[in-house]
Amino acid sequence: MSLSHAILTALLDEDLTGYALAKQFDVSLGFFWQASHQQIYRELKGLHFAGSVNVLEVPQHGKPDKRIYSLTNQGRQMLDSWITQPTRHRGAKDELFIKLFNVGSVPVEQVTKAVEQRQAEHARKLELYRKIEARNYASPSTLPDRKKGVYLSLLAGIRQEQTALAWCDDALDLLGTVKA
Amino acid sequence: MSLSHAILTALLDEDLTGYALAKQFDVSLGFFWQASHQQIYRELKGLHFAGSVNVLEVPQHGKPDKRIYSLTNQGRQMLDSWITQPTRHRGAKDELFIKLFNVGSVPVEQVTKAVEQRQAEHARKLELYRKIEARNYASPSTLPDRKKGVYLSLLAGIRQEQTALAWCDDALDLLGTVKA
DNA sequence: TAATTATATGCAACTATTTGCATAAAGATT
DNA sequence: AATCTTTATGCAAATAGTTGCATATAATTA
Repeated sequence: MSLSHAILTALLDEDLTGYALAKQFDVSLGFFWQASHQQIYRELKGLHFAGSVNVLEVPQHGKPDKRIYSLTNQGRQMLDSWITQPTRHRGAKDELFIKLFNVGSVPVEQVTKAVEQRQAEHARKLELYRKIEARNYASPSTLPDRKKGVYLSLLAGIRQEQTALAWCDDALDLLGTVKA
Repeated sequence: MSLSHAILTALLDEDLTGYALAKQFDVSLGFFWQASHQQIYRELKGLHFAGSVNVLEVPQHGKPDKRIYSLTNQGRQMLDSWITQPTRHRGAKDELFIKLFNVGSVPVEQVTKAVEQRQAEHARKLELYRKIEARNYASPSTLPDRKKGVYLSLLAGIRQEQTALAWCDDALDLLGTVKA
């Protein structure tokens, strides 16, 4: 049920359409909880039905009417009580490690290639996070309270990518010692 | 479709029952891909139907008959070709960060508590990984090829937990500066 | 001796997520 | 002038994952 909470959270600061929410989920919040536009539209319908969000319909010509969603008091309360619930931690699911478990049984070059691809991904992400950091969080000591959590999330992202990158180096070294 | 590959991977070294597989998924492989016994039984049925595994039925009295699964050549080939496919990376989904995005809008103590709980989880996991490391991977330089991938996975786990623990410390510091 | 844990399998229902399709026009690029 | 991207919504089907239940015995712990 967490997608709904992620959506409500995104609506804390501004009213948004499903489309705009989907874009938010491609950055920022989406670094930690990604969702497709289909999921979001469906969930918004449910949240509206449950009274957690309001809709403002804005007629447009040509395009479908815009539906701008905003938090209701009930929606805020939902967030409040969700925060107190135990945070459940879905065990990580990462195919790369399953592939690593195959080393010694399948051609090692393929696994090496997979690690290299992952390395490139981590590098790309780290660069992106760094840019966001430089642009919005240059002086973390003077952040308003409302931004501190977002900053901490970004910080977690940065460190995770750094750790992962360093691991990739070591992994490639060790994989280099495996006989083909 | 990755659960099937994870199961095939677990069957590389030894033939296992669904029950034993489920236990494997609670440790080792399960650190990177967890699955419930219901999922595993369902998937094994499918893999058998597809000819990727063989079954040896061992009658028992009292308990249901044991069904010991083993890899077929076809199953091995499935792994081989899966390894060459691009590794898809499900974006991480972690509620904790959604909660962090709420800082400044909900009582901060609740978020702090969530971080503390996560910290304890990371500490517990790190300790467990360390134990496994000490027991099985004391001298990584002399590992046989077949163990190198598993070791690298463990290493990734250890570093991830370390990074996460250090982040928890910093997060708790910064959350301490947020007005209730 | 009673209760719990471990062994061993599985169905059914529900929830969540992904993938493919569909529509429709404005604006940007080639 | 034709193509591509962005805006904006959504359905339907398939796949994946969770939760609750059900059975039945042996071994261990309190």
